[in-house]
Amino acid sequence: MTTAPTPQLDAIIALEDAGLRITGQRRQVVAAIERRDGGFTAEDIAMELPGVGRATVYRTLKLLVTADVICKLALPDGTPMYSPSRVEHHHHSVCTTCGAIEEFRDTTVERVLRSLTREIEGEIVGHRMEVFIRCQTCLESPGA
Amino acid sequence: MTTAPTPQLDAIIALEDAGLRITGQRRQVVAAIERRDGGFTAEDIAMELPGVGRATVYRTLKLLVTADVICKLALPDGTPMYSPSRVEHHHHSVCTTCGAIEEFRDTTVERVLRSLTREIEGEIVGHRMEVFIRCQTCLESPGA
DNA sequence: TTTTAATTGATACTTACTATCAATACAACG
DNA sequence: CGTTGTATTGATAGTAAGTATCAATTAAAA
Repeated sequence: MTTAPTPQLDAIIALEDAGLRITGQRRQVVAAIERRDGGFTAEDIAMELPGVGRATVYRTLKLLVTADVICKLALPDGTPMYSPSRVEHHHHSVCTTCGAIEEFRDTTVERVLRSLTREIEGEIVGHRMEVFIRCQTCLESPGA
Repeated sequence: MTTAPTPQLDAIIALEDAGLRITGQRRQVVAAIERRDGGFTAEDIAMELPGVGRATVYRTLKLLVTADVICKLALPDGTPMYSPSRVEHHHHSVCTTCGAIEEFRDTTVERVLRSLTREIEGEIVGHRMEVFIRCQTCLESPGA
């Protein structure tokens, strides 16, 4: 038995905490996200939920990013992807072959940030780090 | 006298080395990039060069990214920006207030990558790191 | 100079959103 | 529980950042 998926309540509670209404559409988007594991695009969700308007899907995803329920990141070519947030403060590895997204936590990254405090003029207010990989599965598979 | 800008020849030579033709339009795009210092958008260049087709501007920028003459990066909201590459292997700090982009080199970043080799399954093929800051000038300015 | 493949630009299309705004529905109140 | 007010929704149109197409042009090798 691997780690159980975050129950839907967590995301819903995060929305409630932000003073937002819990609508049927928002429940559907959250449920659709939980049915997947790994990265997904906004269109993936929109196509999976024809009953929910595209605008609503995009709006809900944005809310969930703000609430730290999901992360928005980008493939090397800039294509935006979303990925559920499980680990508190983390970064992403993205397989450039199959698109699989994994979270990782590495304290050395935080150390880099501290080291940059000395090197960079100004106040650090955020950062983004993505590591592009060829995952084990893709390395082992025949093609490519 | 601060560091002189990279002479146009460097970018042109990079294109030649890639077996590409040196056209008037490509010269114009390279010259426009060199006239700026800091980040710029593709539209900035396109509007500055009404004599060069939009498609050509985008095509040329893509070539220059591939040739490592410029970098493509993104603001926190995803807006794509370009920035000239001066330092061999570097990352970017982006001021979230004024948009100023600076390059920095930090060996700890490379150390993180090595540390990740142990933590991540698969082969690391690339990475991206952006640090978002409020630059000295913006911190000192009155508004915000 | 000739030739030929690379390049260009006008246009239309695509992707990933965002704005608008009337209609709807959550949820707080009584 | 019914009323009510505001948040939310969805259809549609618009925007930003490109990419595809393809006939016309041009760099540069011969």
